[in-house]
Amino acid sequence: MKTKAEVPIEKAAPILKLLGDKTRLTMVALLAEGECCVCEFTEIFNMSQPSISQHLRKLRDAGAVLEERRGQWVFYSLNKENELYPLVESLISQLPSQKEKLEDLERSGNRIVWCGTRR
Amino acid sequence: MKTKAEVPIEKAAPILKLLGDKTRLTMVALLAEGECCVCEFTEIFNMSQPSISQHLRKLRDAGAVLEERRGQWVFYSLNKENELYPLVESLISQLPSQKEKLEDLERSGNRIVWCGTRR
DNA sequence: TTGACATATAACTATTTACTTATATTATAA
DNA sequence: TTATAATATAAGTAAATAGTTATATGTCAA
Repeated sequence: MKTKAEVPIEKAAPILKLLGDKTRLTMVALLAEGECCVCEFTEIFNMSQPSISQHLRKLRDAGAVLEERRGQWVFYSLNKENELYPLVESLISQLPSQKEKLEDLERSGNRIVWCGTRR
Repeated sequence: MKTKAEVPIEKAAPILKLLGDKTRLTMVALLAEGECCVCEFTEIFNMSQPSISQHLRKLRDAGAVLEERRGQWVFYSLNKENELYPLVESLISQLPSQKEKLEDLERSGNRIVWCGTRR
């Protein structure tokens, strides 16, 4: 088993604070299932699109997620290269899977897959 | 190896928020080494005594720590019975040991041990 | 019972936070 | 081109946060 890396408290506290928000914590748990684009989050959370974008920006500024534009969509994914990823991953592993929320999206025809149309 | 318990996001987010503060995160890391009383925290953190008490109250209200009065002192300890303890413990395990801070206290004669005098 | 120490609470304040609405930007499609 | 869809940014606001100082409470010892 891989030994857990030590994270200085000065770095751990800000990422915990960031994930100490229900919306952002759910976001990273969703991203653990695979990449998502903004409109999917907007569909999942009962919240305005700017609010979603602002949460994602915070996650990106902290290095927790990566963004990649593809056509009109911007896809977000967990940044596994980030030095804090092991900490984030260990947290996610203790949360319930959010797969269901994505399956609901699929059923309602609002899941974006990169081919790149709604399906 | 014990399987990690799943923690609903509604419960995980608030405790992460609580620990997303450098002072409180350091407090729980210190408590992982053993119980501490308020005056020890006051000595360790460059911060007023009311501020320390307020942080400890938040940790207590969340069920993360226990308090026990012994004479004029109030000792705090990690609440290992709390349902969120496994999550807290897994976080602490990724932080550097805070033993040194306690050893500094001992050297400066400000460590309280329950016998109950300063040593 | 009085003084000193340890801790908690109250009241206040500056800062941060998480939303909102309005608007700008960017890409695609008609 | 122009309209539309997806996303980002700006500006404003109410609520939460973390600190402060002042004061109250509780314990012990002289």
